[in-house]
Amino acid sequence: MTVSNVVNGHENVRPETRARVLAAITELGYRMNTAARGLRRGRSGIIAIAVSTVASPYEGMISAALAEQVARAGYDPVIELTGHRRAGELDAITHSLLRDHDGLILHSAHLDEHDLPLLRGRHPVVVLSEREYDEGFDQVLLSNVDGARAATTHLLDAGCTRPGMIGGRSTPQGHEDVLSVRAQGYRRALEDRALPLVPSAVLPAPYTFAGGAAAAHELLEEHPRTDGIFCATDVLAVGALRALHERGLRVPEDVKVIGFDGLDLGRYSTPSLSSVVPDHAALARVPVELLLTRLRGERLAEDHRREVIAFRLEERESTRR
Amino acid sequence: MTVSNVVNGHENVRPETRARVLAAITELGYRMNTAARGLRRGRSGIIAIAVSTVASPYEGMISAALAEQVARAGYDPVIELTGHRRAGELDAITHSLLRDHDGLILHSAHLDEHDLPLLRGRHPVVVLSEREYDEGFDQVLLSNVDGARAATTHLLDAGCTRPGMIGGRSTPQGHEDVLSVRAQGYRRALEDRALPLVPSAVLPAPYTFAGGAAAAHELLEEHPRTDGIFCATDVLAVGALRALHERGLRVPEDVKVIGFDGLDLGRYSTPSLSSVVPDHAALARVPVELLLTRLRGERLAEDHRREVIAFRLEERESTRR
DNA sequence: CTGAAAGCGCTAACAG
DNA sequence: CTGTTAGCGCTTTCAG
Repeated sequence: MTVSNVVNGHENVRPETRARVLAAITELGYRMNTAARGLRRGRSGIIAIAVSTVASPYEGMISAALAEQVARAGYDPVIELTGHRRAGELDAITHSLLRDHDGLILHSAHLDEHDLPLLRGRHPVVVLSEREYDEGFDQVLLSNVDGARAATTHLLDAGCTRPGMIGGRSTPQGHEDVLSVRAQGYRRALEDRALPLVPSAVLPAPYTFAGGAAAAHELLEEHPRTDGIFCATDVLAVGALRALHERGLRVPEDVKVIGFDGLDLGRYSTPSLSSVVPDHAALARVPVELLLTRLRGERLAEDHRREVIAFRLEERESTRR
Repeated sequence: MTVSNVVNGHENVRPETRARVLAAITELGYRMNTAARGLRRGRSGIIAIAVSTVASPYEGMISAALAEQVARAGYDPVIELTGHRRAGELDAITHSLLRDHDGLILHSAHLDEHDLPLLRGRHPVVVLSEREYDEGFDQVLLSNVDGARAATTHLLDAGCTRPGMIGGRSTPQGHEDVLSVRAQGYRRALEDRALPLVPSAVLPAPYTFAGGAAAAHELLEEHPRTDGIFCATDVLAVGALRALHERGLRVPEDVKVIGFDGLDLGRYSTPSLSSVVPDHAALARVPVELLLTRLRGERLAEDHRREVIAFRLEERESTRR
């Protein structure tokens, strides 16, 4: 018991006793068993951050920023990857994300609606999502439609008359994901100006440099007179820049390009990349705050919040007139 | 007990009983308490991957690749960030990385020698490091010196006569880190050709795009006749490409640039980036294999392995003659 | 200020 | 095939 008091820095331990305990700890190589502590206390002090992968620049950046905020709040962050998770019913109960964290921040770029209930454990969950879910979760949303619309409008304002889109997709109502939500914004911008939507100028693409390059080649092949490209992510946009360079097209003179995410990378590409930049600081701070108010029991179980993160459009070389 | 048998998929449960248990689990919303299981079993099934950050492309890629290998081996991977960790003695014992994982893979780019013993818990540790440590750990090493030497030699072979280096540093013997180890390879390459080493042409830099750009500007300011740059990482190199572009210098005609890490990004920059590419697959596979043989008790406690990962030099546009 | 008792939820071993 | 017993290492409570 006294050892416990020492290790946890409690009062009421005579300095001499404390010293003796610490000496023994060092000598014996004692290490706290956190499973036992967690079992007894009923909480682990861990907040999990679940994200599809950390190999993509955007996901990596967000994960790191969230982890920093979690640490700042006095919790231990761990990152779990949802990428290649099998989704058996029982598996979701026994394994999966439901370990003993005190809370979970789930970045669910591609998660299906009916998977979400499986993620409810005993602990609070905040979903960082691309679209609105009906389920009872605290939610932090990006202004995807507005951001994509602003990006496309920016292309039109810069003089583009036939902008295409890379990384878009049309999906049935109720199944929106990043791709389709951003494509929606692209469509709205065209509607605003009463421009015709050319479905074949909206290309889906895997979210990689290679995917962006391939889609840009395809777009220019199909629509040689394309003079602007809205890319659903900055990674896609960098791939597109490369493809345009390979085709001997100049950016921004021949084709203007704009991305989404505000990656640092876009500031250092050649040409530098215009982008819709979400408020990264808020994106890390807000989910953690929502979780904390819940962990502190400051909100009723049924009081679910929905916060929207602001963005700004940063114009760089790739869309200069 | 029967519930336990069902949840763990053990034999010897009548199908009907199993069904009843599963129904109850669903109805009651039962979730396994993994802390209790871990306490009882003495193992958690978790392997931790500790890395400085996941916001950098290289670290993010490696973490994701390691996590995939861990999952493939039947363990649950979690990623912990060592970035801004305070290093109090007791803190390292009670908090820190010493939670209840069954094993730890530590990517220690910048870790100090005498910190390592603190990381020893009850579980095996594999250190993925930039230099050799004396301590008794299994170790996976990159061929940093050889790789940097090959990169610099490649610049010389391409016709450079005054190559500088970005992201290098000289440090006292016994305190080598990535920066100094790669700088060592750069020096060796110059020695091989009996070229003079110009200390002021080796610039340290924070490992960011901005750091690479700033260092490149500084290098060209100090040494305007620089005709080649070896960058300690691809991220630095991309920053340098940007700086050279801003200065109106052409790559590779005026200045040739080569990086290190083999990031996907380097294939899509303009110009594409030559790089020393470590065998990424091996880099993810070997540490997990080392950990597994230990977890399976196939090696004696004192039998520490040291594996070296191969690299190859990929020539792309940034160093074409 | 220090320590004894009890129990967190689970499963290995064993009994029925 | 199902259920009972005991104990993993810790901390909350309460006595000394």
